[in-house]
Amino acid sequence: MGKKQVTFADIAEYTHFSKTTISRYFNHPDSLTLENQEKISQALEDLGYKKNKLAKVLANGKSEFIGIIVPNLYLHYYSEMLTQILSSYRDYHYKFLVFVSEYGPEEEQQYIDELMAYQIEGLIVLSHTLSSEKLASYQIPIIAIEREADHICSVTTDNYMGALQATSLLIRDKCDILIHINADVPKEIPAYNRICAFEDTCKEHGVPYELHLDVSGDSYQDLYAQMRNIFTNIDERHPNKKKGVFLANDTYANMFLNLIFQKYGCLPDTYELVGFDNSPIANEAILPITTIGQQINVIAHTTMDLLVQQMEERKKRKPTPLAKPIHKQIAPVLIRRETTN
Amino acid sequence: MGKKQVTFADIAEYTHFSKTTISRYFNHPDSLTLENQEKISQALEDLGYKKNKLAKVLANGKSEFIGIIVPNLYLHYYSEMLTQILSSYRDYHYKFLVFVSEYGPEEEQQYIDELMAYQIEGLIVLSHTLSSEKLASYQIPIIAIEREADHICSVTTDNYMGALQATSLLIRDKCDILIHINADVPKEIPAYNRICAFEDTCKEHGVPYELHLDVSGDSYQDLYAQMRNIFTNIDERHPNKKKGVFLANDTYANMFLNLIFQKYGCLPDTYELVGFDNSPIANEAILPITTIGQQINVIAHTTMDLLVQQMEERKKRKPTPLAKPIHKQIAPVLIRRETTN
DNA sequence: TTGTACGCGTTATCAC
DNA sequence: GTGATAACGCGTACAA
Repeated sequence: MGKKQVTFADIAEYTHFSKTTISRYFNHPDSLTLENQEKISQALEDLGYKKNKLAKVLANGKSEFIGIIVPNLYLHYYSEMLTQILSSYRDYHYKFLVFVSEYGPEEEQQYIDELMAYQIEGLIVLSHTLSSEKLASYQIPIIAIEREADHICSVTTDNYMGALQATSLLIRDKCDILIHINADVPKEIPAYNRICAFEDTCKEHGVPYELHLDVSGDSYQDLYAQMRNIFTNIDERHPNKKKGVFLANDTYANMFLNLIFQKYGCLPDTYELVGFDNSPIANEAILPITTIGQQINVIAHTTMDLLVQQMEERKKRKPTPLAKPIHKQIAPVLIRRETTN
Repeated sequence: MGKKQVTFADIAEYTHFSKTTISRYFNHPDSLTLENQEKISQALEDLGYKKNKLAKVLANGKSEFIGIIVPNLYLHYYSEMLTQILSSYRDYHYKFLVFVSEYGPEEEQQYIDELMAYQIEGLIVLSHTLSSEKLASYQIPIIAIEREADHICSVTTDNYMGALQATSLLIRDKCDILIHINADVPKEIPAYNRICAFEDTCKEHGVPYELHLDVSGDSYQDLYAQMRNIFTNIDERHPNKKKGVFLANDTYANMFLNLIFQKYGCLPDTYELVGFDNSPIANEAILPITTIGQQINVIAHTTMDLLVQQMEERKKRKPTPLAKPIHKQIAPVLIRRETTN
């Protein structure tokens, strides 16, 4: 490996101080005279010293590593969340070891074990193949984002509130019938609340509504084909009614909008559309789509806040572990664009 | 920090072997009898041993860390590239420390210094604020992706070939006039070749062409407003000609297509459009857009190949450093969809 | 096949 | 203010 690294020992020899003093230069510089600080600083220059943080970690046990496991980066939601989390380096100086997990629980476990071997101080989980019970057993601070989290801390969009806003808007706009299009979301997933809120709100206002919870498929083409069926069905069955359609995400909403445009060449006033996520496609669609915007930056920030707090607590002499997992909900915001009103 | 970790020393005591033997159990298991392997394996279970890779790194100097610096993850190109690179963990078992650099050279330098302090064995750079000369000075294997790379290795899409394919297609389809829409790309950026190839090919075939290289702006709205001007201009000046439009990326192409649809309610046969990137928007547009697909997986794979090779070389007793940086070009593929033919 | 002794680069403890 | 010394957990000659 060429020549060895320059170490504290070299600096010590060069300056006629001890290794301890060199260490103190970095960690408690005030305990040295200015003159000696200057000498050491000079020596570092002269010898071309480079820090070795791994040695530091081994000695003091603080890796400053945080692990992240994300299911993919294909969805804008995940890539943006990752960006925001990584950006927190500027505030907290934790480093991130990132894994993309797409092949199920075994793979994910292997990743976590690897992360543990690198002495991560905390873990952020966006994937959902491992149960929160299993995750909790690792005994380090963990924050789950937008997933089942009975036994660990979590940060989640307030899905109920978001769907309520969307539904209320469609009702205010005097739609004759409300329609919600979604996948068959399992009840334990936070996003299930979008369905609940839609139904609750419709019932509460006595507005007729329909649920289409059969969207599924592995490719865009699959999804699009199904969406076409749903659209045709709706369009035929309610020809003259004003239809308020709340879609589970902006990708769905964009598909639906495209189908409308291809049939009518415009968005007729018998349709109102609301998506969810505020992903780029909502803006780039043929008409900018009204949507419920997840506050990804707030979620990321809250996550880091929670995590850092627990990691710091853990470094104290007498740590007080959390009695119960903390769960935070972040309110989304309605973004009105051109598919409503 | 609760109770200490279980170490080789503990296992050694428990099994009445020496630490060395425990170490060998992991690194050269064949040198132990099966019986003793079993004993140690049992002891690891009993005591709940967890690896500490940081200690291993300190001892043998191989961190198995690779640093990545990416400008953002907003663009699908970057997030997909990151995904592909991270996925290579399955093949090579290198771990990735990821930084997003958006605030210029000082920030980026700080990140690299931090990465060096964690003893990364290699670096992948997708950002372009630091010169390749500066990067080369760090004396570790570095691969640049799609950026200036005079003094370091690089992997790049064959932009010339891609633009040539796009242009040729439009010529084959008998467009009367060819139009290229792009930002004012600096010559040193690889993507500049797209402009060259477009011009060369048009000239070669004696086809009339126009260049619109004035797209710029900080927001989608800005860009869209400019694209509207360009569209109006083109649409008015060449009313009856068949216009073959090659756009610098799929986002531009989608904007242009939306503008056409909003005016005509369809894509008239006086227009053909080709984008670049094969990003999701090309598929999700009102009409699926013909585009030049960057082979992101191939680029990522080539990058890791190159990097791993150099990192391995560096671990040998007598490393032979590269005489000159290696530059690889990956051919893109034409993806024919519904905006041509 | 197994063990001894030391090194990796830094921090922590205690003494001066 | 400064220094010796012992950790931190693992790898590796070299010896046996």
